Amino acid sequence: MHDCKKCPIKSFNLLNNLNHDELDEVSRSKTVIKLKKGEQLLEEGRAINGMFCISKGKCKMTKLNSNGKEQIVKFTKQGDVLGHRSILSEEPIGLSATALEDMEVCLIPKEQVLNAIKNNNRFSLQVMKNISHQLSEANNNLSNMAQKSVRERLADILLQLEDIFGIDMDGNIDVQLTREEIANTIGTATESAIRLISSFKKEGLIEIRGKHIKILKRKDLEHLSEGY
Amino acid sequence: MHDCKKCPIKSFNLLNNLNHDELDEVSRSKTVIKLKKGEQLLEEGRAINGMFCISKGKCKMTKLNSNGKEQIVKFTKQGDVLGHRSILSEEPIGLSATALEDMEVCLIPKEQVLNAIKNNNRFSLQVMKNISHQLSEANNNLSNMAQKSVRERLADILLQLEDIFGIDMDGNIDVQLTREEIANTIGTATESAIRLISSFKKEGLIEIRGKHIKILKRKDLEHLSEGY
DNA sequence: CTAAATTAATGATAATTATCATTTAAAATC
DNA sequence: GATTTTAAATGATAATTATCATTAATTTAG
Repeated sequence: MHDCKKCPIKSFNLLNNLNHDELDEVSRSKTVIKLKKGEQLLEEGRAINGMFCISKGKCKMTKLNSNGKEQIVKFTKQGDVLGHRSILSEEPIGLSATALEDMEVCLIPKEQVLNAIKNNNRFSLQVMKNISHQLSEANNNLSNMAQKSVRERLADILLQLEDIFGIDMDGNIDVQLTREEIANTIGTATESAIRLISSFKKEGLIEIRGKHIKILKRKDLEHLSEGY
Repeated sequence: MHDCKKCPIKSFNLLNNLNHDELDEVSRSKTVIKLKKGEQLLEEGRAINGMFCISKGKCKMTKLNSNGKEQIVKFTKQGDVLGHRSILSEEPIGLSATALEDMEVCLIPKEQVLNAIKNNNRFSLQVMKNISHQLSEANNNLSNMAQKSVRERLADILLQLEDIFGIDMDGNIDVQLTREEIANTIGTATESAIRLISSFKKEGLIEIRGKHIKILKRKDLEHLSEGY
């Protein structure tokens, strides 16, 4: 069993605000879960018995629409926590979570989290801050989705993906998505996404090798995403 | 100066969880603000020095897009609180708030709110619940915006508006929006919104008298909003 | 009450995006 | 390494949505 006090991940997130004893408690009670690429960690609508902390890997958070299409609402990665919203609002989880690559995740039991929220003010404030920030991001995304064209949204999501996942040694955005997943993020048909990606490539904005995408002209993409 | 302990509004919201002394404190420190229809209560990007509690009136929460268009992100009304998210995340407010009719709003100073969060566990949990719920709603809206056609989104928003504001004596949705505001909610051009509203009317789904809209066939609208 | 201003409605047309069919390429499986 | 499966690309076409211009109706202000 890993000792949470020594976990390098915690310094990046919420759990950083737990004290020595609380971390010990979490260490004792947590479960480590391993997932292979494509496996599902959470399923929309299910109840949840704890908070998840991603120690390794990347993840897409999705929602199934009434027409059966998958909408990617958010991407998460190492250091992010999942499920605290649901614990707090006592609602079932709103989003499914599927591994985009092999993952390692710690499950911290609900009681532990709620205790910490009750007893540790700093932690509790940090949780609020976290959710508040997510809310503000969600509103931004909503507005972009509503007002921008598909082309603008594609430019926007490529920039966002680079911001979230960074770049690998070759300068590519450090996450590999299918064209369908990109389409499901910006809310368009797969074919439309493919055509637009090709057109970005022709215009020299990006470089493509299979699923590897490299942003060449960031400024231009930024302008494009704002409708210039 | 009104006594918050006697305010009928508080029973509907967060403030219900404050105790006697805390409410006294809030009563003493709060400011009452009156707004005429069309006046702005909050402006996106500004810092904020308190939490607002709506005691009367309706409000649209908007975001200015990079192309200068207004996106309506949310509607609020009597009993809703605004600005707590911003206080918590220590970010400027993300949305502007504009009165849709004459309003009365109480401003509770930031320190009061933060104190209550620190000292009153029930209140603090309720705040988290509230924001969590808003986050889950925002994700739903994002998904709808991304995946639904404009026609489906119009059906959806009419249903939502009835849910939020209820109906008046004549059975009309109890809020009056311009066609432009409806368009700015579903993310489409004003002309498109007008055409679709007319077409809903022709199909007998709704009844229209100026800005008064009455839902005639709720079930049909529900199906429509889900793409049938 | 009337003039001015704003909002709503409608037509014509262009642009964007979706859908269906087919081909090509890449990845996974045996 | 060949075969099957899945993903990507492309063409043709239809459907949806936006834009621009104009007129009608409603609201606001004097």
